[in-house]
Amino acid sequence: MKVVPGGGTAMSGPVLRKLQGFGRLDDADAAALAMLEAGTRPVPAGADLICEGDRPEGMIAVIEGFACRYRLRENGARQIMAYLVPGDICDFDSSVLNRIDHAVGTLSNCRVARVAPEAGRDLRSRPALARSLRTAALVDEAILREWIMNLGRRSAVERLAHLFCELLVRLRAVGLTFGNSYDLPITQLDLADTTGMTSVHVNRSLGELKRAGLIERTGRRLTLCDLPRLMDMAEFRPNYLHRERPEAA
Amino acid sequence: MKVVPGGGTAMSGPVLRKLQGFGRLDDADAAALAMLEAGTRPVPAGADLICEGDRPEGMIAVIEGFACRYRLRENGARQIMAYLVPGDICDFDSSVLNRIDHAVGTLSNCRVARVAPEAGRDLRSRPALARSLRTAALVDEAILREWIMNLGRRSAVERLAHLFCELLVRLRAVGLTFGNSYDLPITQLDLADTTGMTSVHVNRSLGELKRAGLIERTGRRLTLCDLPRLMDMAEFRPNYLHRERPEAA
DNA sequence: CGGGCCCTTGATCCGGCTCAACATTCGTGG
DNA sequence: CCACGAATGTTGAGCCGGATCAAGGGCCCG
Repeated sequence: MKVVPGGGTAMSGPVLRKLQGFGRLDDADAAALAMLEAGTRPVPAGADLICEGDRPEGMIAVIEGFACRYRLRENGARQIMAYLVPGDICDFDSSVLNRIDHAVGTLSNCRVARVAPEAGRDLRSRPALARSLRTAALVDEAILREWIMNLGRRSAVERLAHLFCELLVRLRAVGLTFGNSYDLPITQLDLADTTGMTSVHVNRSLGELKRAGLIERTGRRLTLCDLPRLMDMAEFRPNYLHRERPEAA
Repeated sequence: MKVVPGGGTAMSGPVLRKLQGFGRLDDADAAALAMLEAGTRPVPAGADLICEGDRPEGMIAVIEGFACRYRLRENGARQIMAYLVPGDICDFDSSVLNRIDHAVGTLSNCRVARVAPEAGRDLRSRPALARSLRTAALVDEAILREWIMNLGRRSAVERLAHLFCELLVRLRAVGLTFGNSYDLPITQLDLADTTGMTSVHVNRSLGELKRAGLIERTGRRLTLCDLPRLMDMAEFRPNYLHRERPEAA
């Protein structure tokens, strides 16, 4: 098993790792999750995992790569409403709603695990696990609110800066960061559809952040060179992610 | 007990009424909710029900008036991230998160019911009620996503049109509509902070909608004169609200 | 070695912001 | 019931952030 930078083993399970950040899990909990992550399959970039109007069934866990929730307008405009990074679970709650109201697709090549409804119920029958899953869902909701703040009241550069800070914390939680940098395997068009802008303007705003010495991008690797200033300009307050030590590497 | 237009009685409980829309509730469920709505107190407009950083405890149900979730930037800019209309419950889930990451305040004069954590657990111990509450929470999340769509990919007039359509459906569910009109007891500034715009531009955009014969506003009463065209221009698809008959009066 | 996709850059345009003045309504106390 | 002040709504002029349109360059992959 390959050792990855953040410590822990590569396939030791981003889901387990993430959920442990929300509360102690015992070996049986871990085993239950490992089971989940066993039946994993690769999905190429740009594929849909769920289409709008589908019936919900079970959960989908992202093990590797970036996916997103999104919706399209009739004119083709896309708005991304959430990122799903390794460890994130997208829970189409069983029997409660009977039609999905948004699509879920991959942004990069991914490995995902589909969890059947019964398996999901098994996981939730373990109290500690249920509690961590619930916390994770509440954090996802907090992220939605923060994105609303981002779109409504921040400028282009601030939106990007805020997004990059958020991703640093989220990826750190699953050991996918290298100091203040991480792989961001998405295009500028994806960033545009996330931040409600144009890819042209994303490009210019990224340039601005680079020129200010706040970020660097080489290939798909993003480095936050001056995290304090970046956080400051975006008014990034990691409290909404509800992690103990968001700044710890 | 005063009879209100939508049918049902005025204080028969917007919460009950809303939750019934998500699934059948028996008399005992109704009684449990009635209990909740008994201990109600008035709150003036512009007051905070919850401040950022507070410890969560229990739930708050809005019985009358409009409240909202919001956050402020350091420069004073406000972004409203959700409306709480009569029947809506804002659930600070007990023991899961230990700090609230956003504020909740009233937009108009309100009547609210605070629900102690134990009382909340009592409600959730009733399966049908628990299920409806869970559905309501999922719908709230879907609304957050739709607002992201609104802010990211719709123009000023479209945002307003979409918001007005959404409120029509939500208020209709609790019997607070009169045909295609309803009371919207909030200011243009509030609308601006909701839609990520300026109150000046809200004013002009409202004027545009009026001139196009799509809406009318007299006092706090808003009328959607040409609902089909309004829905069309905003690409409003009520499916995300997960109600059976969103268009029924 | 060719064809997409993605990134980059320039020129121009426009939706929505800013600033400012004024009108109206509302709540309040006299 | 009126008078007042404050909050809200309305309107104009000018500006600016980000969109649009368009062209070219790099790079990956077949």
